[in-house]
Amino acid sequence: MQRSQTGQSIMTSVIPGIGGCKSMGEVRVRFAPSPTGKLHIGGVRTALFNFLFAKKNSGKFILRIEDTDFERSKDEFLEDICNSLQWLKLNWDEGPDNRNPENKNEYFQSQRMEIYKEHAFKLLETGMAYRCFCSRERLDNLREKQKIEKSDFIGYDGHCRSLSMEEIEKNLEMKLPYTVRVKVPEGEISFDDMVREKITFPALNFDDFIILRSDLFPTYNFTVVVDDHLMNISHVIRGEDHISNTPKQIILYNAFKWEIPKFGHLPLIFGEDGKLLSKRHGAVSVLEFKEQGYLPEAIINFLALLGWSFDSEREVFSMEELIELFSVEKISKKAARFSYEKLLWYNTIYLNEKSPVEKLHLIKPYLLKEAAIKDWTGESEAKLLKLIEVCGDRIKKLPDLVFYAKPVFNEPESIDEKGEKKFLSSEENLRTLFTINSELNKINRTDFVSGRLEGIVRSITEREGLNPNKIFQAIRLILTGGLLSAGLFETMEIMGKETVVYRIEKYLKGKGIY
RNA sequence: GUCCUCAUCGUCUAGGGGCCUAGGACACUGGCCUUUCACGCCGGCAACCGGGGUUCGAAUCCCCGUGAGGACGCCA
Repeated sequence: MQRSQTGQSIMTSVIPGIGGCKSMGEVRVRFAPSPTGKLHIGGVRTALFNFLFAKKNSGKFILRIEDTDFERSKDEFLEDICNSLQWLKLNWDEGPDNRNPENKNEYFQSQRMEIYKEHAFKLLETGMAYRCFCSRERLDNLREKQKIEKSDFIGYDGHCRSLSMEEIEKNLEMKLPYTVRVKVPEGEISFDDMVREKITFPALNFDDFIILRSDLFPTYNFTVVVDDHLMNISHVIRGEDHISNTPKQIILYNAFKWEIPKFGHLPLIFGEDGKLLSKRHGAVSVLEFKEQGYLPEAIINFLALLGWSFDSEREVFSMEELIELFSVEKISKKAARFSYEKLLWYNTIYLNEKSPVEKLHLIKPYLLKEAAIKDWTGESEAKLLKLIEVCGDRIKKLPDLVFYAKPVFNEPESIDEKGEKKFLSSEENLRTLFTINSELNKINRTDFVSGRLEGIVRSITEREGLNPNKIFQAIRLILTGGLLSAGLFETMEIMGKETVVYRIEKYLKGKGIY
């Protein structure tokens, strides 16, 4: 059987729908995470750029799960990855069916082991690869020796490359374990990177690396090449950390005489301290950001502009606009630092685009969780909608409303000490509050609106010759316990007459007034 | 150690020989507005890693340093 026929038959039998013909010019890209951890923000950026590139070029975005590390791969991580991508609306055209995660399909590498083995043996047949019977001890010693000698070359010395047929037969008969290594040809290897320029590696850099381990499971660089070819991947867009894997993969493409896809290597994302982004930088997994109250639109926009730019002016883009305007040429070469502040800024922008009803819907889980509201009724919902409007830009993240909602629905547990000292310590102020509260009490509860309230409070304080600002703060303290709130009179209106009058009265009574 | 990549305000970036006394955004900051906070408006601070070339002219091109990151596994 000839190589091309083999490829063909595997392709059609294993990936129905893709077919054998590599339609010229069709863009097919893939995102290939391994489910050994939650999807983190760096991965999302890679996925996003692949997605944008695919959509921009009317191509396909493929999700492939690299779950060959059986020890560390977990279904919960698979689920996390799928959920994260879907939450961000980075939907894949081909890939796992996550409504049915039990039923793993051909987009899982774990389901493709036979294919890899078959292809490795194909290379064995064509003489592009060979069996290596070297023991681990020998390899360890070799590497050790090379290090001590400060050799420029560290790697396999090709010991088994020229084993005779007889020796191989003999070893096989003795059931000696073996690995399969590619024969790496002489000569430097270079490729044109879509993001960078031409990248060239000197020949010295490569040893005959292993493609099949002694347990006959394939290695990473091998599976990637086989899959990318079989899945007709046209452009490989991935992190910069894969640059040095690329020549190895090119060696394999050449060994198979396969067409080499285009490669593009994205700069990495660092934490705010300039170190590679990791758990200790706070939130890194997508769903953590979701929990903290960030919007998917904000994350997408922020990530898109981290390492890519349109021009020097615009930096707010919807997904549709990103797809339309995306271009590989404008991808930066430089690793960028993640900025929670900038993300927050984007979040504010996208949050403000939402209607109060939409916001309330998104914020509801936080309100319930934080126990800010005991009974969720139509009345409380109406209050919350008003509060959302009144709070405006103060809500930068979803849970921020909790802070403003709490005092509306709950009596403050304590009062800010400094504030109390400053605004509520004088007898004069307390007496004025008493007068104000009596007036407030005379208002019909249906007339308890902010304009009316402000008029009353202002006229009384002015009549008493007091600074209205101080009285405003005093009222704010009694009602909310702190010095931060949305507009005072709007807040009072939302609280309603009973609550306001009751809290002021209670406070004054505590101070011996009434 | 070898190889690869990268290098403009604190951060994200614009810039591809003269338009640059380097532009925008976030952050910070002064002022205005204002019942607090936030928003908004006006203003400010702040950068071409160093050294050599090439050129009439360099942030932009070349070389050498330096720094940062990555890769060198029977991990992915």
